[in-house]
Amino acid sequence: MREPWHDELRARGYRLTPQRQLVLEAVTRLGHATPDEIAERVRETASGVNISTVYRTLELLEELGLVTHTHLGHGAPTYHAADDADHLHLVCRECGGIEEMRPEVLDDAVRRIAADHGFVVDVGHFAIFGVCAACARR
Amino acid sequence: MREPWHDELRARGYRLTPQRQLVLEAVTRLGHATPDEIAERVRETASGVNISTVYRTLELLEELGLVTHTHLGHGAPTYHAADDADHLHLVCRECGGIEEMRPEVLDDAVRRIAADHGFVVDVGHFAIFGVCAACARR
DNA sequence: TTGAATGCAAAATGTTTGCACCCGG
DNA sequence: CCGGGTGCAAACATTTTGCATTCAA
Repeated sequence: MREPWHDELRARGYRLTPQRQLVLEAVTRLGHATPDEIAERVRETASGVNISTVYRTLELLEELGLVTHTHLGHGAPTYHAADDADHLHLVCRECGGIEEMRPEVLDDAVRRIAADHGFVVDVGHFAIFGVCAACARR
Repeated sequence: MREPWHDELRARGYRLTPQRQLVLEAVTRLGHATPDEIAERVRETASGVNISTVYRTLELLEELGLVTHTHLGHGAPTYHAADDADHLHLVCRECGGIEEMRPEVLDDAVRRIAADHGFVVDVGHFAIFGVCAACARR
């Protein structure tokens, strides 16, 4: 079970704990998961893990670049493994559903925003709101 | 002070109250305002107005199409007058600053998303995360 | 007059923090 | 052993809800 991020952790003076391994595993397996959902999943294996530990761990994993989060509308943010993050989210305002999409559609817009405003867009942190095909039909 | 939305309100069986007028005025004047900021502004004129009334009123005004809201990152959502909504938000993750931008840059992407996914993008509800020019220089 | 709207307080939700104890290195 | 990490409880922030009272029509 020796993985590269274990060394990265220690190199920064952090410790490797079961909680941290479980949270990362949960984020990876679940995709689009809220802190609460992640906690629930972790507790299937280790029932005592506290929600505040999940929050603290997610913050740490994000600092290490292992996970990212996105605000997909109203409620809690959702977390991804970083290597799964390269996609856009289409959030339907009618049904709340989420579709994923390849980010290339925005390449041109991103380039122009950089040129016009000097603003460097982070496509991974992206939520696009609107109405999905199914709801639009109604 | 007879405005078109007054009749629209009554036509739907709602009532015109000072609170509703004040909240709409506050949203229009402030732009990018959270419910809390809107409440504070309203209270400059009418000190007794409760925060829950502000929430309920914002929901109503949104239903009427008079205001829209956007999630600009972590905290509370921000509200706009609908006729002021046609712009994008560039949200800097470093300094938290918000720039506005004309939405045409995305026209092409919006067209392609509709074509490929049948998803109708609502450009007004848009927040683009990244790093602003000033922070990128550091 | 009458029911929609408000104010208030309490609950629900999501997140953060202080602190004593625990355990990875 | 030592200091970082965890669990727990309490504080916070934001939003929603139940209910008695008020007021627009």
